[in-house]
Amino acid sequence: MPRLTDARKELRRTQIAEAAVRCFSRNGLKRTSIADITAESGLSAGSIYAHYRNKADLVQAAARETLDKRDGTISEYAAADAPPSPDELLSRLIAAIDPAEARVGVQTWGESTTDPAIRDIVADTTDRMRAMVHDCVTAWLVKVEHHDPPHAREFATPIAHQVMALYQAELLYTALRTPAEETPS
Amino acid sequence: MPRLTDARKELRRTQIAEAAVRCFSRNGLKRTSIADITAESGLSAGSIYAHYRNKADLVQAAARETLDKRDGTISEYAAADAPPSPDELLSRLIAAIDPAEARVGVQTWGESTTDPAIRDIVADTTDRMRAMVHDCVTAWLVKVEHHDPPHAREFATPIAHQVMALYQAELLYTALRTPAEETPS
DNA sequence: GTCTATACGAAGATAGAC
DNA sequence: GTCTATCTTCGTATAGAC
Repeated sequence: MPRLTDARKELRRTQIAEAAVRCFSRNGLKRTSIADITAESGLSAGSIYAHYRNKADLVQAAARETLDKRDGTISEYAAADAPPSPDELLSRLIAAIDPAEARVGVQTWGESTTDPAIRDIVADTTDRMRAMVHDCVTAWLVKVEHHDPPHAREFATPIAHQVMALYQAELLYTALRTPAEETPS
Repeated sequence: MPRLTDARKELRRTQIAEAAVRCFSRNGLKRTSIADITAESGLSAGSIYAHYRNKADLVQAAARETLDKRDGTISEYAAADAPPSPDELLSRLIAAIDPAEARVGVQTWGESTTDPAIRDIVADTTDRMRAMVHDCVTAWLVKVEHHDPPHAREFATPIAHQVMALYQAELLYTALRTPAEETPS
């Protein structure tokens, strides 16, 4: 197993994907051409197609990267001795929003309405994040509010739903509020 | 003033826009070609360009049509003797969601991140709808809960914000839940 | 105003050298 | 693996007849 080689390959892939995310953030999923990504990444078209089958494949990678980025922190909150309240959790989630990622995230929502592969990615990442929020709210109910665990899990469900909705709305408003930079055409 | 002629012109415009919305709902904003819209509308490319300057113009018309459709009913609620509670209002808004329009709406959000004209349309329609929700919640506070009007308007603001967020989240979930029909390619 | 036919440009993807 | 150069397809928009 050439593990080191695989690692280098993966590094290039993320390098390309990150350049793509920057382009998408400025110009959108469809208006971004391969030429834009070559300019942003410093690589060539041939090189990009050596790492991604086609543009759709690259868009999927960018979507995963953008949508997954939020996941790390929430699980830490749930494990804390004094988990944050739902209001506090929401505040922290909103504070962590990056405008560029918000734009790509909302673009991804739009794409998910017609592209099944993107749809699955959005559904998966949304479900995973909701589960984490649910865990965090449950932990707060148990550890701070002293509910008993079985009741807490049930009680947490509509609260997690609300937190997610308010977070996603804020994502949309951030994307609307902070326009992309002018295209340097 | 050829008022009748103008009315016919406007009729054709909406005929074209409605065909466009159906195409967008299936295939998305960018993957829909003018040829698709000619097929759906029964008109020709030349005819379409006689009514819309270009595709972007047509997309804007479709966005307005889709996003405005929700507006009519809410103002009636606010004027009622017993305005609906926020929960009831939200239920009615959600019940009125049409999956096809939800998809185009979410696509419009995505487009708004990079297209200033679409951004303005989304921002305007969102603000208008939020204002109507705010009026409705205020009316409920005054007429049903017997708050005094000045206090009610202020108290209604965060509630309206929540109703909007939950509604928009439901719009997104509807778009995710109901995939577009297969493209009959 | 509506049609058919087409010009023009753009972008995805590949070939082949290094 | 990476590059340059190019092929090919597709879609917007227009021209010109009716």
